Amino acid sequence: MKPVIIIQGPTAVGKSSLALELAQKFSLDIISADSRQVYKYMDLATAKPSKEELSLVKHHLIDIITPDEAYNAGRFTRETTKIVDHSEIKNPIICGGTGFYISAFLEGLCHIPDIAQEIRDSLTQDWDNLGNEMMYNKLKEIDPYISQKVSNNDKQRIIRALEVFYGTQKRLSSYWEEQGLLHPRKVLNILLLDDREDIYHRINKRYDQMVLSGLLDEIRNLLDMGYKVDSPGLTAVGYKELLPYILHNQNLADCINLAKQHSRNYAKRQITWYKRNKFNLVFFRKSINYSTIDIFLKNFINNDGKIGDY
RNA sequence: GGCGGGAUAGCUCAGUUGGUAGAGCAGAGGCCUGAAAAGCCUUGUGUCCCCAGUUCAAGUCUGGGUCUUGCCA
Repeated sequence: MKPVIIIQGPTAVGKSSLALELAQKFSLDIISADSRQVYKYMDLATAKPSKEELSLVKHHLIDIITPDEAYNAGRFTRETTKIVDHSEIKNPIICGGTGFYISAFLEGLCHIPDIAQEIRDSLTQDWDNLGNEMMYNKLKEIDPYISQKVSNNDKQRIIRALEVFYGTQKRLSSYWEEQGLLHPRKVLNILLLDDREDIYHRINKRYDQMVLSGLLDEIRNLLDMGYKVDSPGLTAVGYKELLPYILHNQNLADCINLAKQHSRNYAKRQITWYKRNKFNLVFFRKSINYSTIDIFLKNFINNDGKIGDY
């Protein structure tokens, strides 16, 4: 198990540029842990690194699928494991804001076979027709343990538990029980934070900049290429909010404000998520100590992942 | 100028036949085992525009005023 450097943090905190700098200095690859940067043709509002930046350092898991394709934590885990353990370049930097993906990679997911999309589609239909109570009661019968852990209104998790059962004839909870311990991987897990107001401010400013840089044309282009408004890619924050303007001529300023608001909500959820995780280094953006990071990184790389005394 | 809507939580609005108010969104906090930029949970004391009146009791009725908005001139 190869040691791995990880950089996490809420959106617009400056993860990518830190990763780029370190990757260049120590000649490392970067693996993007971002559920939206995987999509081709979606560059601006996913805050994807620029062409120039991408040419400076080898990036993985960016531009790997089209916007009509779904991506998920299982795929990320498989693909990242493959890259990390087979890459010739040692100790890649995993950098991104999708904390669930990184946790899944580090802690492992239970081994559930892929479930046919039709099962989920039909359960989603049932949900819309029968209502949440009926579906929740179904789950209570099938998998009481999961039903206790899930709100009776949590459409996604109820459907997931049901689709696992209908697709594999086995309860989701029994997959959970089977889940073995993963060999712990050595990590240098870095969290980059900032004051809430500063993050919010940067999100707002950055989105205005994205719009000025041609975000509307990027979205129009996606539609011209035939991607539907409900394509997995287009449900991304920053895209879905502008659709009403492009398609139905709704007020642009309102759409922009909503996009900013949703980005702020997202950042808040990320910050909450990080509270559950353990990190080796936590930095505030404004007081980031590059020499400390350098020392940690150098030691981490030279000692094959052992974080000793400094 | 005439006629008619509005005026209630930061914002958009509900408030049944009068019994001192409640949703969504925002904000805040939290959850998260293959949709995670997703999904979900918790959290609402506010001169109910102002003044006077009717009433045991008015956001709710009456009169006057202020502001706002639509239509007609």
